[in-house]
Parts: sequence; structure tokens; C-alpha cells
Amino acid sequence: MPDGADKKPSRIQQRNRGLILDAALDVFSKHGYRGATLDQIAEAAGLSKPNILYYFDGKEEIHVTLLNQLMETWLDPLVTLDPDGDPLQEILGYVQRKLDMARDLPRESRLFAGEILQGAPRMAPHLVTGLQPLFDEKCAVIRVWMEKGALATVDPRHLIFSIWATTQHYADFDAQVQVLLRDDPDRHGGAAEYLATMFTKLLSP
Amino acid sequence: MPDGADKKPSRIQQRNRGLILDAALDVFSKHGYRGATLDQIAEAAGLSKPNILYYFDGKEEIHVTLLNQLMETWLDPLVTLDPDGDPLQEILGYVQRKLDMARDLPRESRLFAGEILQGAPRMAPHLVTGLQPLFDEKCAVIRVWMEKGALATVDPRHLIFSIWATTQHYADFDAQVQVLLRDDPDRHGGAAEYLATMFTKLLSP
DNA sequence: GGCAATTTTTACCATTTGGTAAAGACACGA
DNA sequence: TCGTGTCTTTACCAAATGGTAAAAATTGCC
Repeated sequence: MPDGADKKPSRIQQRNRGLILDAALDVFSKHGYRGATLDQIAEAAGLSKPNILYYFDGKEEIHVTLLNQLMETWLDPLVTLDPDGDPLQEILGYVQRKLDMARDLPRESRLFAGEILQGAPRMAPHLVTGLQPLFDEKCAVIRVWMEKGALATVDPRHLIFSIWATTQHYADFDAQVQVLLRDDPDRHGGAAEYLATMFTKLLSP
Repeated sequence: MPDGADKKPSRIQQRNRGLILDAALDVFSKHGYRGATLDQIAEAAGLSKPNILYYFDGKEEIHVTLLNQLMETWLDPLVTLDPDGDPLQEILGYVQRKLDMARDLPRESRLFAGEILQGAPRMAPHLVTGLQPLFDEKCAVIRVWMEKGALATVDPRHLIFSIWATTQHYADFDAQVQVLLRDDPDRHGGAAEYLATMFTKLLSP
């Protein structure tokens, strides 16, 4: 039984847990937590439902596992914001990385968005212990940059919110963006250029 | 039977349909379409489940009714964007109105966000017939303003996206914002000031 | 007050869904 | 090859859920 924090997982265990998590990411991000069913996940993973419950204790554990895994990837671009780099370039680089993530990992973006949208019922602790300290730290970094005169002064907290909002929008509201930008062959490039302009004008001292 | 487009609705009908829709907005916005149950809606409305199904054909009809109703309210600030007004003031006013809506109508914002997040399964037609023409029209207005030199030139489509994203973020990601801004007594004011600064710097010619 | 139409309740039902028990298939080291 | 532990399937189940039928209550008009 591959339950708690037992010994090292077998090759089959690793493969199947991977299959399940990938399938679950698909299904959860498409239908939300309640909208997703174990049967859908099972079919997407190519396994039987009881077999899935052999690897995970239940639907909720799959979801939480996914969320925990995601947090790392998700915060990584913010982690790499370098206090010793060129302030404006650091911010613009961060915007770019977040925008790339919205394009390359839309399922992850939507999974996260869905969880927050419903009040973060399965993630509130993680927000406080994982996100909050990092957020405060990077706000302080940005504040220092502004005090040095390397960036125009704005509230760093709302600055970060606006970066998150504008980049993730392209993943989370894709259904809408697709309707309104129907035949634009270079949506990503257009967004990248627009956001670079916006944050450059905002932050140039 | 208060079914199709019959005669004028009775007073009871008007009241109860109102109760149901308000309760449903609560429940749907909190748990999403699949996560919401008729029992929850019934309890929130103070009516029995079969009684609810006396006024609406089913869960889906309630949801769709809500979405359709919402569209009007939702697009209103964009409708009132006046081609003959002062360009920058018009945009800033639009931002402000959207931000106020995020504060005053968070349930509506989250209902909408949840629907789009899942691919707009019950709203795609409305996006094409209602939103798209308005979006194109207002993009054209903004483009004219830019060509006249009244605004700095940026892609109007991404400009509008960034307004939507940054304002709705405060409603849709409230669970996150609340954690990160825990003891800020003036979140709304701070956001308003930040966004005014951002869009002013972006658009000032 | 009487009566038809409207509204509400009671008692159900079929399906879906998360989950379990236990038997069976399989892998792999001795 | 044999046996032990790992993995998978089959056959279920109880609860939740969207929905219905029809009786009972209520409303509103004459």
C-alpha cells in the first residue's frame, strides 16, 4: 500500500501517480473541484477508479497534492526577482516570465484561479505560510528600489497584484480573450509588448 | 404555471423569482455551477426545492438567467464610455467604475469569472452577440482618440483587457488579496490610486 | 362565501458519485 | 519455480443530487 511517507516508491508507483496527477490537472482545471469526477480522472489517466484510490486516499488528496506541487512552480518567477539586478529590468523580466507561464501552463493557472475564486478552501494555509512571506519580502525589495530612485514610487503591493492580474488574465479568461481576439495570429506577442510598455511607463523614474 | 413568456407575472412570482435569483447568485458565486446544489439555493432562498423548480425549469435555467441578467450590468460601464468626452478622463472614469463594481458586486464578478474560467459553456453565444460588438466598437473609439493624439498609442484591445484584469482581480482573487493585505484599512482607496496612476502614465500623450 | 387558478408541500425516484471489500493478476527476489 | 508483496479488477454500496407527481394549501376574483 503506497500510503503515508513509506519507503521509496516503485517505478510503477511513480509512473501511475504521475499519470493520475496529470490527468487530474486536466480535469480539475477544466471543471473545478466539484465539477471534476473520479471517473473522469480515471479515464483520462487510463486507469480504473479503484486503482486511482489505491494511489491516493481520495479526491481531495489528489487536489491538494496538485495544489502543493503547483505552488513551487508558481512562485518561482517571484523568487528569482534579484535585489541586486537592474530594477526595471527585473520587473519587466518578471512580467515576461509570468506571461510565458500563462501561455505554457494554462491548466496550472486555471487550477489556481479556481481555488482562489472559491475562497481558497484547500489552500489558505499555504497562502499564509508560502506566499505571504515571499510577497512581503519582495515588496520590501521593490520599496528599496523606489527609495533609491531607481523606480517611480507606487504601492508595491498593488504593483504586484497588477502584474499577476494582467498576465494570468490571458490564461484564466482565455475563453473570452479568444472570442475578442479571434483572428489575431500573435496574441502572445501583442500582450508582451503591451505589458512591457505599460510597466515601463509606470515605473520609469 | 409560470413557464414560458406567459402573461404578466404575479406579485408572488416576482418576489419569489427574485429571492431565488439572489440566493442562487450567492451559492453559484461561492461554489461554482457544479458545486452549487438546488438544496443550498432552496435553503438560502427560504423555499423548498420543488418550489424552486416551480419557478425555474431547472438548475441550468437559473444559472443562465443569472448570467444573462448580469451581462447588462456588467457591460454598462463600457457602454457609457463617451466618444465625445475627454479621452483620458473617460478611460480613468471607466477604470474607477469597474473598480467600484468589483467592490460592490463581488458575487457578480465571481459568477462571471467562474463561467469564463470553465470555458464559458453557458455563455459563449452571449459573448459573441453581446460583448464582442461592443468591444470592437469601443476599441475603435479608443483608436480614434489615439490617432488624434489625445492618448498615447497602445493596442486598445490589450488596454481593455488590462483594465478588466486589474479591477476584477480585487473581487475574483479576494481570498488572496485579503491574506496579503491583511490589515490595510483602505484597500479600495489604495487600489484606486494605484490604477489611476498606472493608466495615466500609460496613456498620457 | 365560493371557486378556479396559483402556489406549496409531501413523498418519491433514478442517476451520479466518492468510496470500499475482496478476489484475482502480476512482478520479482530467493 | 515458488511464494510474497505489489498492483488491478470486479462487484458493490450509501449518500447526495436533480428532478417529478400529485395532493394540499393558499390566493384572488366574482
